[in-house]
Amino acid sequence: MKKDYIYNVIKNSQTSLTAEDIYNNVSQNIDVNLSTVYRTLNNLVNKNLVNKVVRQDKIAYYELAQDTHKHYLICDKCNCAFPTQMCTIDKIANKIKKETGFNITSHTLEFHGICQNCLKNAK
Amino acid sequence: MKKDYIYNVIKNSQTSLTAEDIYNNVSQNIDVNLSTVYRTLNNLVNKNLVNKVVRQDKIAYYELAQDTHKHYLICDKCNCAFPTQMCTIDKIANKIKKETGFNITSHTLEFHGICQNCLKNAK
DNA sequence: GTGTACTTGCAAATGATTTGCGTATTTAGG
DNA sequence: CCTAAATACGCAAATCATTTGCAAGTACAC
Repeated sequence: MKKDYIYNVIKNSQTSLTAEDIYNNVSQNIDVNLSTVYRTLNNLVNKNLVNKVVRQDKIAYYELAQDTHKHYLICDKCNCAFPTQMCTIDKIANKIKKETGFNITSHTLEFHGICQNCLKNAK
Repeated sequence: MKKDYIYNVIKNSQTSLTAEDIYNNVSQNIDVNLSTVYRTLNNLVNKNLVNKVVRQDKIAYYELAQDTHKHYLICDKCNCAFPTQMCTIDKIANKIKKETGFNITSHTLEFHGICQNCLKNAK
């Protein structure tokens, strides 16, 4: 099934991918329709095999759910994204939980700025 | 100008608003077109008078730029949003800056879960 | 084998947001 | 006050990522 191809692309990727990234990648090997990619992606997300995160650019990015919890440094110039694992949000989340009673189950964190490459090139 | 009406709605709001929220609110008093709202909103964002944040629901939310730095607790059931000012991200950001050289200029943080009301009603 | 349940492709629909374009309205300079 | 250049608007059509309806294809159960 095409589902497996799609899942593998995500599994073998170092970064999070857009539906289009995945479509392009899978298309190199097999015929597949974009809507199939979207449908499959939604299935995988529902089964908690894949995480979906909507970024400020309004595009959804997908990555393996069992990956170590990651957040991205997104360059506003070249739009590249570096993952970082520094995340002390859980502490904050716990504090908020206790103080407000809001039952936090997940969070998204996105850093924006300019990456080293773009900083260099700007000179 | 309608710009002022739009700006005031944002200014007088306790929470961040969508373009549609703003449109509905302004429409109660004066005639205005949705595209005018969007255009004005973009102007205000460019002038740094208003901040725009795209949430996981893929909708842009707007709030006064000079507001104290806020993040929202978003209920996945009723979609309500409570602001919280607990934010120690700047420390993390500085650490990342030093260790990676990525020049972070801003960040977005969004907590998801179930609010107290929905927790109650679920019982 | 026959049915029932997924899986797919294709084309059309969505929904938030943007844009082109022609018309008002504001603002600056004389 | 008066005209020109700059903005602000309204309206309709366009975008673009994503979803959906529908009909055909494929898989697996009994």
